[in-house]
Amino acid sequence: MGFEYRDGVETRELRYFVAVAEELHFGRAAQRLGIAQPPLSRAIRQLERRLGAALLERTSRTVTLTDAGSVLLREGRAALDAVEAAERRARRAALAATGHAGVVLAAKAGASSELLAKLLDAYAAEPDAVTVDVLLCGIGEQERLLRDGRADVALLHRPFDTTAGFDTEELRTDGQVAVLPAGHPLTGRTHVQMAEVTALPGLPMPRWPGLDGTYPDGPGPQVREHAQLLQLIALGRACAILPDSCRAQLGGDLAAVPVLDAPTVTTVIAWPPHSRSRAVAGLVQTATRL
Amino acid sequence: MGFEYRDGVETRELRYFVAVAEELHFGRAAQRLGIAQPPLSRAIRQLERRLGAALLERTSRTVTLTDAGSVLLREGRAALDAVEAAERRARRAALAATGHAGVVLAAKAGASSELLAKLLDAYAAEPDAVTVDVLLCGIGEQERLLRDGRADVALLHRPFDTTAGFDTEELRTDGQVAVLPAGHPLTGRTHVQMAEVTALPGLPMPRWPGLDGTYPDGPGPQVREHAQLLQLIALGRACAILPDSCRAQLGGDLAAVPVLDAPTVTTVIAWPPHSRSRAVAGLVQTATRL
DNA sequence: GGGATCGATACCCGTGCGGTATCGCTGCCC
DNA sequence: GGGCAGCGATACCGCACGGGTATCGATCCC
Repeated sequence: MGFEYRDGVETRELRYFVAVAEELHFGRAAQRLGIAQPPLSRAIRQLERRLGAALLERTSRTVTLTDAGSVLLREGRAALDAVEAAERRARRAALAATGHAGVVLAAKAGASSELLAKLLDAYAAEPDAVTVDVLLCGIGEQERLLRDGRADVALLHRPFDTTAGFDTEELRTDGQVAVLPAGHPLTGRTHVQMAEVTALPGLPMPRWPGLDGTYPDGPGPQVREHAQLLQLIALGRACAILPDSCRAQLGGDLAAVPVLDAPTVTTVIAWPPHSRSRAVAGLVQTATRL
Repeated sequence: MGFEYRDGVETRELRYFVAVAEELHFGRAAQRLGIAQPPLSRAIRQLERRLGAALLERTSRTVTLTDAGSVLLREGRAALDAVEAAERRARRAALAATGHAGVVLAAKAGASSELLAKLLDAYAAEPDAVTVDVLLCGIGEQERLLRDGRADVALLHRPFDTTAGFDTEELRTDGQVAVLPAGHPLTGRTHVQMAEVTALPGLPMPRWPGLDGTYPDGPGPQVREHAQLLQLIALGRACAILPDSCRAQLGGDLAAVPVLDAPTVTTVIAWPPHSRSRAVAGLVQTATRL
């Protein structure tokens, strides 16, 4: 009795655990996984026995994570991403061998668009350039895309995006400007302070969705896209503080005023630390030479 | 016919593939895995079908990796390390909850010993210090230990160790010195150049084992440990270029002369990028204050 | 050309995953 | 407070799949 199973955890078990840990509900997790609830209960219990650690505290009404469970949730997600990345990158390497080479570059939709355009142009002019598929994504999604192999390289914006775990090169740093409806009183100023913008009556800062897709509480309108935000500002329903480089996208109905005490924004190009891809290396080199 | 299995790769399949890819021999790989050869062949074939990619080129006499196979070997190892790390860190988090907290610090055996001693002393004096288990390991092993969760934090030496994928803080930088037998002609000099040391007649530079445990070809003696190297130098069979801080360990039979054009060595403390451990944070903070 | 080596194939068996039915506990509501 | 609803655990079953043995077929070597 009391055996120690000495072979490792299977990804299936990790997927099951992550589902339960996210839902905190065996029934919903089972539904999400497309299996029935009893096998799920069994699998989790087996995982706990194998680890020799309680992962979930269950009463018959509620499920909560133990400390070990929280750790396994975080680390397990990373591990699953790594497995997915291995799978996807192997598939793409096979495609590349049959002639269809290419890189996937992830960038926030609506950000750094002229920098991105310049980069793509410059890289396309390189002698050994390959196809670059651009993957426009939401706020903060780039890291996930890099980690699970859906992208090979990404444009990130410090300090908003975290570059932890990636290799990076800085491309440019921008000050930030307040974007306001044309004709707003502040428009005449040569510069403003953060405090003047964040507390404008009737022009709240918008709320962006978190990584889980939900919005924080607060007064501002909920926005999901860059264009949507600009339209809201033009309508006089919001204002925002954005990197200086966004000026190129502002129409006549919007005005920008530099914010002196806003943190500067650094655009970096990032890639997974052990990337051996010649195409990624070329893209990075081109980017640093812009 | 021609089904697409849309659920992910299992770690068992990855372990099997890595074994075959490393051995390039189904029989030996099966033996290493403790299973028979036919199920292994089947598993690999199934993995290839699932990925839709050839991973191995087999004739009945030889097995070689395809491009996709090389990618999957590299990425698969990383993924397996991540899964192992998740497993180990969850186990240790469970232990921590039952009172036995602690951090594992990895350091090269024989390197930075006084820095390490100072760090351990200083950290032990902190109010919320926990037990620090020191894991002395071979050259370049620290990265693996951090990646698969056997260590929580490590001391690395740039540019010899790669810090890719970790968060780091620099602790100190040293020049390098040539370590020679006492009485050697160069001993009288106040400084030397790289070229003068690397080509000394009868005193070749030693060869260190690579990550796979094999030695590169060359004239120098094979060494595996720091102490072994110093003894060889004292015997007049080798010389070496080492960080300045090694002087503390040199006995009277060895002499050190600064090498002006050698790259400086930076000692850094490194930890996995998403570590949420209070103990690691404390250790890092203590280290940076030394 | 015969033997040795090695991967693939054929076939069988047992484990274990996933399913359905049901129990037992808990909180809730009239 | 008793009945009910919700949820996780347990019991049991069937089958798919992982692993084993035996054997084939190809290739290299002497």
